[in-house]
Amino acid sequence: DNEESDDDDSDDELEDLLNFDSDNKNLFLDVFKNINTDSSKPDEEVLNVTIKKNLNESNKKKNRKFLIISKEERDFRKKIHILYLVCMIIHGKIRNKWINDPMLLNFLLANFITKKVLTELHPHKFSNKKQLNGLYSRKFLDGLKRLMLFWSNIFKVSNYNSGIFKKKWSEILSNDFPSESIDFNKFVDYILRLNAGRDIAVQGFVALLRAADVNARLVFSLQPPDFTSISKTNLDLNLEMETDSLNKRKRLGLSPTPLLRPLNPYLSPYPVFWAEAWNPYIKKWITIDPVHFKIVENIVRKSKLEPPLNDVRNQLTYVIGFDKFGNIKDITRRYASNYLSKTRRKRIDRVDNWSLWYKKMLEKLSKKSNNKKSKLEKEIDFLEDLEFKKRDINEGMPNSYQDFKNHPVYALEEQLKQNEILYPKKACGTIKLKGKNKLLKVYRRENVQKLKSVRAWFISGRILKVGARTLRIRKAKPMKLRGKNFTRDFDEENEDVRLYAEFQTELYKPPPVKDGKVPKTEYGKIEVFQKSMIPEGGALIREKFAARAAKIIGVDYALAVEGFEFSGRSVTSKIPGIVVAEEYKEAVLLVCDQLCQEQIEQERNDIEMIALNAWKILINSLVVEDRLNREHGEIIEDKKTINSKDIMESDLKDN
DNA sequence: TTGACTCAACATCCTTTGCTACAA
DNA sequence: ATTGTAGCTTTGGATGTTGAGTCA
Repeated sequence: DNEESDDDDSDDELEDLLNFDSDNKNLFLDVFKNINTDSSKPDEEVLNVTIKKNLNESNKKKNRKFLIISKEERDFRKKIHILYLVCMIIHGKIRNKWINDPMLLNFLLANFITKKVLTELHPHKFSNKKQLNGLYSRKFLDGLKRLMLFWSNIFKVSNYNSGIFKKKWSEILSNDFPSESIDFNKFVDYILRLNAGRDIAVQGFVALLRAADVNARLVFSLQPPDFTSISKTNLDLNLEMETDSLNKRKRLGLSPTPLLRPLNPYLSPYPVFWAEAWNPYIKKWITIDPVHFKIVENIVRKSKLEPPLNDVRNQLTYVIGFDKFGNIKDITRRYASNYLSKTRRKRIDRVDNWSLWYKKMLEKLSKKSNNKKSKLEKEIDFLEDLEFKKRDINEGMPNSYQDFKNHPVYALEEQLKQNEILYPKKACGTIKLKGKNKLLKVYRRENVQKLKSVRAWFISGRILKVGARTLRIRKAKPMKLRGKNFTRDFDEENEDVRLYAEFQTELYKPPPVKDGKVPKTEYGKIEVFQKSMIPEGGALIREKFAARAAKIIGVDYALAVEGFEFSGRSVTSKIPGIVVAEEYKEAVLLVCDQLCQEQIEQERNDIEMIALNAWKILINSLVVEDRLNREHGEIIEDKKTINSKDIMESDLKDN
């Protein structure tokens, strides 16, 4: 209210204040200065500032129409996501093992595999003279189709409510979705009775293929809850969303039409389990879905089994193949038509450290390590990896602006970061984006160069080549206050920072150690940021007492700076060791060891001394007490106070 | 229906070589 | 008087990323 009655000048001031962050100290000081110097301004003005600011903040919060979960909740979701992956891969592994059961396979072979199917699936074994692989392949596919139709006719997918589907975060911890626990006997029973849920129907089919001696895979598209979703779940909101997605699914069900419409509204019309068979004649995996779409498919561009991106209950993010040898492989690439631009972003291995984890986890769960695989397994692996690489190339450019961001292959100039440039700047194509009339030039990500300052390159162990020209100049940051001292000089350090690309640099070769002398910097230390920065003829010793040991021996050494610590107000160097001349290395290590022993000895002595002192005090006090008692007579003490003499006596008796 | 754009919150990068007091 | 070390304090500003909502 007061604000409106203020004059123009103060209005401007308020405006300024509101445009800046309240943390801006200078501005804060200015306000105080004005208050102190200009007494004509009433005190309320100060209040005004505060109130206005608060109002502004609450307005901002009101503007937010959705709620975001906390950091802890995010971590929790990530953990659940990871846990789900591991559990479900183990689930697949167990089912795959059951499928391999010899009794089950023998039964299927004896009862369901006809001679005709066998001749079709293994044509080279049954034809008299050698024929073209293309012809064999066609027969093989015919055999697959025959077997697939046979299975879909004979197997009744009745219990259609069971099955795996993607859950939302609000549903993860709820008990609304009970699942039947199935052991091996039950599993076999379901298959032999030819009547089960859709997932087991597929698993039975994989068993049938293996019974016919086809190298078949059980394929499982994992449906973990989406860890990239960070919105708060609210029950009312959920109900709304549920009816929404139901309607959506009804519409989705119309095209392309699956032959079986799910009875369970949570189940997507797209499958979670299907099969793959290795076609040895064209050396490719053939996809078979005997339950949902009833197709045999040789995927060229896009699989029919790939659900649309907006299917709430089935997202194709991790597709895992389990082969008859027990190998587990991520084969998402074959089924995700937009792996690089879309699918990748929803996977846990988009984060560097989890990428390694994911790889290792699959390796660990696989039955065989890579070097124990047979020649055939290795060949299949190699050919499949080749296929995946081809699919990467054939995926082509993303077709939306946001998909170009951090795309591993393509880049747009306007999305480059501040320290990135294109070199060589050669477009590899153009694209017209929605809502933009002109064509945008597209570049390869490999032509994007990261720029660093001379100092930053030195820390990566590289120095500028002769004649390198600055590619960009970055404004120096304004001076900062660190502790009580300014770390920078006013005049020198306000210069701009010159930036260079990697191709303008070469490996830094430090000056060698000569006559036992270690070259040092102006601080009397040596910088060893990279392994390559250990000077020739020198050795890095990372031991606790290295510096003291070198001093005792009397050889020249330098403290090795390996990085910096930014904790506290000051910057400190990390010095885990020293550099000495190579010939002294053994001697220094020996002395280090000795010093270590001495320290252990010293610690033991210290403990002993403390114990002895304690005894001394105790005995002294007993002596004094005893003398006092003798000379002045005993004092009858309160029962509560402990008489040390009693303790001593009882101790003696006990022992 | 799709995707560009905006917003706010969060995440990550960049920084790049001590000081003081006091006990032994 | 000299020397060694425990304890201090746990940056912070700029840039980049992201999902959710709006709107054409």
